[in-house]
Amino acid sequence: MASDEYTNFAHSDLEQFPVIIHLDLDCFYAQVESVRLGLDPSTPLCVQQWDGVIAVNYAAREYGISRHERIEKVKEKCPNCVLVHVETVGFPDQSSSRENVSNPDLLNHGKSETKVSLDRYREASAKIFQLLFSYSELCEKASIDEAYLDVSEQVQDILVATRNQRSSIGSIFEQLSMTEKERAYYFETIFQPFGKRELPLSQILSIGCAIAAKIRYAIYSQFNYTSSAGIAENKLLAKLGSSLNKPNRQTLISPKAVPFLLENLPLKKLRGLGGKLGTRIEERTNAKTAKEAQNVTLEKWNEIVGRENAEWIYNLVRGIDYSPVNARGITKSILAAKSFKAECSWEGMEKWIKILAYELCERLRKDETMNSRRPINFIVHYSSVGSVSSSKSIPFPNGKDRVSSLSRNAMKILKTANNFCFPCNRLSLSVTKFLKTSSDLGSIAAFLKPQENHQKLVEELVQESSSIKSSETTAEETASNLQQPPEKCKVVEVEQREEEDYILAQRMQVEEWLKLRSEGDYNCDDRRESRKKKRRVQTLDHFFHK
DNA sequence: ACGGGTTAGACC
DNA sequence: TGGTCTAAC
Repeated sequence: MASDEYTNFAHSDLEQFPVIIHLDLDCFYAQVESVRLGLDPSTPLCVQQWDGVIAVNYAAREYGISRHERIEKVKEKCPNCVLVHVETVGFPDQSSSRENVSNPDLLNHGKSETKVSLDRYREASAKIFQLLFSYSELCEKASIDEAYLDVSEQVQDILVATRNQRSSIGSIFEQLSMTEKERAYYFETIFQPFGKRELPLSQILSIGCAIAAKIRYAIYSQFNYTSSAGIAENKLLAKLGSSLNKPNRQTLISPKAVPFLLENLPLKKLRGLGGKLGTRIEERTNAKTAKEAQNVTLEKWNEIVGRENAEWIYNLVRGIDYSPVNARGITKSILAAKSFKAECSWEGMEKWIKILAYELCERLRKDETMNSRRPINFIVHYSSVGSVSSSKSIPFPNGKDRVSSLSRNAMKILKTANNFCFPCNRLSLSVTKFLKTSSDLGSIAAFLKPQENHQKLVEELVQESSSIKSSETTAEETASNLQQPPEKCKVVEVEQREEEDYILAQRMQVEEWLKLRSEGDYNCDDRRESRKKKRRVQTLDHFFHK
């Protein structure tokens, strides 16, 4: 049915076909440490947090080491593995660490007196995102090491500029003024075959691949970090693609390959279905893979997940995803948390509150120089062993000494809370809701200047306590060359199969996309607006009831 | 292996 | 609005 229609539609609308890149840094924390210490990527390295590891580089994975492994096990499996503990802040307690003097890690990283700080990775991340924004303002920070980029505009420009050369790959390279090395990244792309009808589409996505290659090469040459990317027509498929050929490779997901991709894809791999919802769906439908879940009717989805989510899921299991890339670069909240076995004294609570307040204030200070904003909401979250979890918020206190001001207020909240009880399990201080302070001038330079000495800051900020400090490992400068030789493009076999359902749905997606574009600020951040739009986009009854 | 620190968003 | 809950990395 759709053959001619689809062809026509392809030629008239392809120039505005969405091109989304999902970019994912490979084992990010491990890479940050490896590069910082000037190690070769072939050196096995794990990032340690207390007794476990939270990141494992690819060299260490060869030894069968995985995340969440005990340190003991890691040493067993790979005695030479470099273990780098995450930074910590707190009051090192001399008496309890005496016995561990032989082990500097334990001395500096006592779980009972310090908390983890992920600042080093946040800063590395911030620099990468700065770079990403220069490639597309439509860049969404999905996590500390993941981003979605909507490069549709750029792709369209290239397409128009190279039209008289029939958008050959050579002309695309030229238009993007790609160097040899950038081209090498492009040629490493893992493609899936296209159907004939999809040829124009393949060009579109290929241009996205060229841009992804440029970006990944830039990240590598500037920071020595390798990354993986997925290039596709929507966020869902792009995300799937980036994980397909890790590390250090990019994967193009062609529409034709989607049925194949979904065939054996565990339902829970789909974004949003990794938790309880996914489990519930498995129970109610017996579907284990995305493909199997395609047999579930819209009515049945209605029953299982409700009216609002039914269409979303119906689309999701078909690889269809209307969600726009939100231009969102900076965080909306900042949180410092610590969990412990069982803290039973007010003295203990005060100690942790001071540590958390200190860390939070440090981060707020940086945030303010970088983003010209101040928080106006302050939240204290506490939970006790009997799973009593609660939080209280107040307007952000504006004291002269921010650390003690936050500490005092947090203490007051705990003492006056009617549901707070010992022993306490977990404590967090956070801020949300920011107000702009001034214009943005000089913010980036301020952020990039070298960190001041933690120890000094501590003495200035917290006089009453002698020894909050941050552990440090020496950093050395190295520029090791981890570029790997290009491989041949792999080709994935795809069965010939009926695609009408998919193509039709895809067409709907593009039409919705074009509509959103013509309405202007489709990526606006206003919640109510975007929710309204989302609903409109997802109301496709006339199509799905057919 | 559900562990520890973060973020975001939905819901009432 | 505030607070709780879920999900993701």
